[in-house]
Amino acid sequence: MGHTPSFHPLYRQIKELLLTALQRREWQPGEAIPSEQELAQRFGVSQGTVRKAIDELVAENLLVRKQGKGTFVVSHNDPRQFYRFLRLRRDDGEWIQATSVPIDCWRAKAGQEASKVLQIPQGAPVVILRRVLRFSNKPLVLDEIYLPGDVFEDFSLDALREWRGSLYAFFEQRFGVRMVRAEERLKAVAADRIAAEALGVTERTPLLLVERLTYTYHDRPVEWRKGYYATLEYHYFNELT
Amino acid sequence: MGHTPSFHPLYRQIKELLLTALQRREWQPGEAIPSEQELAQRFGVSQGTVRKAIDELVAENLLVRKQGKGTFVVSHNDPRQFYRFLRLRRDDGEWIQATSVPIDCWRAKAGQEASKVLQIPQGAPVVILRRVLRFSNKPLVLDEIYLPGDVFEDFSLDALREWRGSLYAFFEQRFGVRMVRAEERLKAVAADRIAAEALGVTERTPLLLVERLTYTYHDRPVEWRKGYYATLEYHYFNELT
DNA sequence: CAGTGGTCTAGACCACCTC
DNA sequence: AGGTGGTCTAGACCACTGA
Repeated sequence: MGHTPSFHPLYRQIKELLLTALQRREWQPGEAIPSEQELAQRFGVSQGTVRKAIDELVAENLLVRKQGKGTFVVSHNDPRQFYRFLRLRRDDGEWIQATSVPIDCWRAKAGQEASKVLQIPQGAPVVILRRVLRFSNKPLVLDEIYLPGDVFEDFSLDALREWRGSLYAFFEQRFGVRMVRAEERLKAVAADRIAAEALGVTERTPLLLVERLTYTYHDRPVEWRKGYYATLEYHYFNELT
Repeated sequence: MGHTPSFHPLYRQIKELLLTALQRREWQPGEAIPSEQELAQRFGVSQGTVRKAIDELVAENLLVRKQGKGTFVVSHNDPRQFYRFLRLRRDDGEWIQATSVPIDCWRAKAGQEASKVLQIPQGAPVVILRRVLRFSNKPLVLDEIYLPGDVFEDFSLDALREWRGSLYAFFEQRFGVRMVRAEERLKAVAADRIAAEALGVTERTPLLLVERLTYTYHDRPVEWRKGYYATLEYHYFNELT
């Protein structure tokens, strides 16, 4: 009868152990985790099995291997990871450093849509943050960001203004929340007055609307944002496999 | 001294052998390749080494494993692969089958841009194809597709009109060209008269412009297309990892 | 049942980094 | 020199498929 075989290979159980250890921050972002040999001993399995578990975590961008040095917890504070999820590129392919400029921030209660996507009760506290991303000093992205209030308690615009680096690096450092993966939904829309002003374009200019839902460990959604991208000399880059 | 160590592990050499075998169509799309044991014997390596080579080809979507049955060459003619590279989804998440409707097709000489992206000489023959994608009978995507003329010789609109299935399935079946990966560049633009008419929207409606460069084996570009997507009730879906 | 991919082990050795 | 990840092997056994 249609029962689920529920066969769980050993390396997946090891992976789950590593995942929960990461989740409770047994090793800090940027730090090395124990060596494969050491983990194999700790869990009572062979090194090859630990290796296969780590393989999957590396494929999911939670860990990075460095030959001869060790395996490290990925951190958004690593300069190479600063804008890891930002797919905006110049049309000529040149790389431009982005700068985040906070605009305003307030607290509110979750409406129907926010409560649904963030999987929190309606009326639960949310933090709403608006900011602009500048590329070579041109404002190109206007973001409106919704955060669950209980995870981001006493979020302060002042602390953010002093921050050098990406927003996710800030979240990781200050709130211990590591963004692990995200889903984006893109549409073309006409700029309203607010977006037009923030981005220095005329009203009704076509903008790329990028709706992003970001997850931390174990598929828990912890950020929802709407981004309005001005794509005159820039584009959103994507690879399909 | 900055010399390249150029250490090539055995399994990568095996992978390369498999790749060239795939490229010269030693095994047809949809067919099984020899078993891991058999390949190990043929190449004189252990099964684990063959396995690791296949692992990478599976990760690149060139092969699929089916436990107990074998390892198969991925085919765009597999119904589950029909619109593998199409990221358009309904806003409510429901799955809608797309239908391709060819409009017109003509031959031309490669201009500066086409020659650059397709890596062919300027003036080399290209086939230009325009078609519309319909979702539940609504035209939602207008595609203008550039193909290198030497690869797609005697491309005929008549044969395409009779075809049931995706364009890439057609290319694979008729021309032996398998699309392996693609890069997309997205912008928001205003609909011109032609796009507006084809998609049944008013002129200057914001559209998603999706420029796609598609590659076959060994990173050889074989298709360039510009797609205009009407994203009123639909969106382009993307996962970031 | 035989044949396939999938897992797990133990051990040897290689490439790379740091001291 | 010693530690780390990376490769390769050989063999045993498990899970799944289809005749």
